[in-house]
Amino acid sequence: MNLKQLAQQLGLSQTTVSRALNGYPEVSERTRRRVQQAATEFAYMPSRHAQLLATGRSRTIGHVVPLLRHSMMTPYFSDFIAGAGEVYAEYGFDMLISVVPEAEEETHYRAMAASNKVDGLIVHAPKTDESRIGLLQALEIPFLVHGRAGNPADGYLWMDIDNKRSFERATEFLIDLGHRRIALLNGIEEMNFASRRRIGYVEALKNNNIEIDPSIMFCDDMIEPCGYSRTRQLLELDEKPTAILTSSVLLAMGVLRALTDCGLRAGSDVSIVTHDDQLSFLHKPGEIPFFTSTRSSINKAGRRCGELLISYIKSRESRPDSELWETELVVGSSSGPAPS
Amino acid sequence: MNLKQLAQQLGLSQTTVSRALNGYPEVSERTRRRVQQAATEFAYMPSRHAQLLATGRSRTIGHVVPLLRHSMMTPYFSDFIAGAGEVYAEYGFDMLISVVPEAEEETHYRAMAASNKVDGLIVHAPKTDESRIGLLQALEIPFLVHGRAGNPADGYLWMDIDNKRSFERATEFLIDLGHRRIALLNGIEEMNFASRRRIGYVEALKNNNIEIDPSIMFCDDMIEPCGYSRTRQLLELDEKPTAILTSSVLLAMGVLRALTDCGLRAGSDVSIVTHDDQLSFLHKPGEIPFFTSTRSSINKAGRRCGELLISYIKSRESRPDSELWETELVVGSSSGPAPS
DNA sequence: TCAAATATTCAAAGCGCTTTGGATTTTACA
DNA sequence: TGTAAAATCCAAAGCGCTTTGAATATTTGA
Repeated sequence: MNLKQLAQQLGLSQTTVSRALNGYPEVSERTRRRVQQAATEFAYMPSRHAQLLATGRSRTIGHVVPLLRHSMMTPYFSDFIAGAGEVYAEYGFDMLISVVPEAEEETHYRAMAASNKVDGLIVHAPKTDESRIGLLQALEIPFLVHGRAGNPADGYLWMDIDNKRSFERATEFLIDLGHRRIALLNGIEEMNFASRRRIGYVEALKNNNIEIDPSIMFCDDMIEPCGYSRTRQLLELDEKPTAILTSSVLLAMGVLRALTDCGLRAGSDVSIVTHDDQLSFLHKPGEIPFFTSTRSSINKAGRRCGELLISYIKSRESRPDSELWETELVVGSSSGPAPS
Repeated sequence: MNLKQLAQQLGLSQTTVSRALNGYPEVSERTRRRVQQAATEFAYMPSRHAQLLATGRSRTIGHVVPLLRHSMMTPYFSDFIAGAGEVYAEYGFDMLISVVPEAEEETHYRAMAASNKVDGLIVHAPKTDESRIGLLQALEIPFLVHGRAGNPADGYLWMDIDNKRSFERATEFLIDLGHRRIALLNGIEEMNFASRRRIGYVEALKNNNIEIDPSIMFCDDMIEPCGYSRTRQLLELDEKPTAILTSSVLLAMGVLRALTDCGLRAGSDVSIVTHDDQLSFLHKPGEIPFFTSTRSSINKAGRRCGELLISYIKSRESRPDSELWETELVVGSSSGPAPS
């Protein structure tokens, strides 16, 4: 059933039916009700494409996932998407995801803009030197960056957590517990969040006159096996770390496994502090967390990003303010005083 | 730049330009080249929506993610999506994801069909008694089920792994190692894959005259904390299991953590065998797996589902054959002979 | 050389919706 | 009661593409 048929059924014009359905004021309440009733009765659904052709807006938000990097972002991605998707559903937006080989990314963004498929885009996993931002600005398509590129991060909309402050605090927390040799298992340095975290970590060490030792600072994919192998490597050093700070619970789990393998206990022999995105599959609501962490829900971030972008799209002129979220320091049992 | 403008530029009709671009034979090679050149020069991109309105096909595949269940599927989802998305990109399809509260699922599927937004759908996480299948059949929209509903699974297209056989083998493997008391940490029984796995497990025990003990069989969300708490629970029993079979590496990680906490070693004190979806964030390519597992890549499953559904869509008449994949039994170091 | 066959191109209709500008009906007020 | 204002409703154009049916140009073969 299409508009024309529905209008015929009702003995009204398409105009009136369309207006009734879309809440325009130029239609009497009585007719509106009659139309709405008929619409549900005949299960009328406007063709999305016709609607979009006519209005020029697609009520769709795009997410471009670079293929090469996806293994890095995949576990975070799903929780983020779940959050954003919920918001989209509430506002009647659709979510378009494209998995694109990194080499074709630019072409793809251009095509996205030209083909009119989306009203806005969310940019994932920004690098410090991020070419996508300039491109999207040039294409004049509304977008939001989850994270930020290098400073200054203005001229575009973003939502980020305060990675630097967060890791500074985590490091200070360990220092306060008496740790002096703290290893850092970070994500790929190219990623903006990773470099910000490193800066926070380094700063805390500096402020406490602790030597910065690059041989206990690593950048890897944030997956369990990397946490494991780096920890094994760290435990072979002459000067073993007494604490390990990681950028992801997945890494932390690898660390834990390695410690266990070597007969060490987390929290007493070696402390672990991690950043925790509160991935849904690692948490049970209400459960007391094992890992001491700086935490911030990536699902909530997804929700907020969705909200911000939609509000931006709706009032093209006024871009909402970007947001910087603080993380929460949660003390679990994976950390403790430095062994003497 | 739209078709009309491009045609004007070239001094040709829209018809000819459209045909040249879409590879129709009624256009001379010389013109085609000229058109293509101009198209790239002016970065012409057909409006997707206009195209779809005109053709009635959307070159888009939908994934409906039920909100309540998403926490269950989220980690698997992202790897699946990544695989499917790659295939879609290769074939020029788009991927539409909707996160929908479970209560609105049916409405949403109907809307999907009526609004013409997608050419086909992928159904995730089928239950044993799955109402969505009948609904989609009635709506006459091509779809593919990742997994299966209850027997007989015909009349629709699906792709599944042989869950029953897989868990039968895993159980037999443990029995061959001398284990007699084998716990099962399974997913929610409602999910079809979980009940099939249970059946396989039970059958293997029966065939070896081992008592089935419901008090060591659990159905939970397949997340780390559940693996942990169930294992703690199991270790309090008088008759502790010597082996634990789990439906997910995430559960297995929880098991491992619990064993460690209790000073037990996996592989010697208690054996762990798990099903392994080869989630990208738990594996490093080339690495020797720690967990003994029945494994099958969910990313590859995503790829294959994408391929099957697209080929189905392209030739509406002939539905491709459904596929049942065997899993691979990979022996790691988390399993060993039963302690005597 | 000319008609028939073939190769190329085009004008126009249509996909299903929104929206403009105008027509018609109802209401309000003198 | 009559008229201006407000409330309803409608016909038709247009969004950018594909595709039908027809027109024109080029080849072919006798």
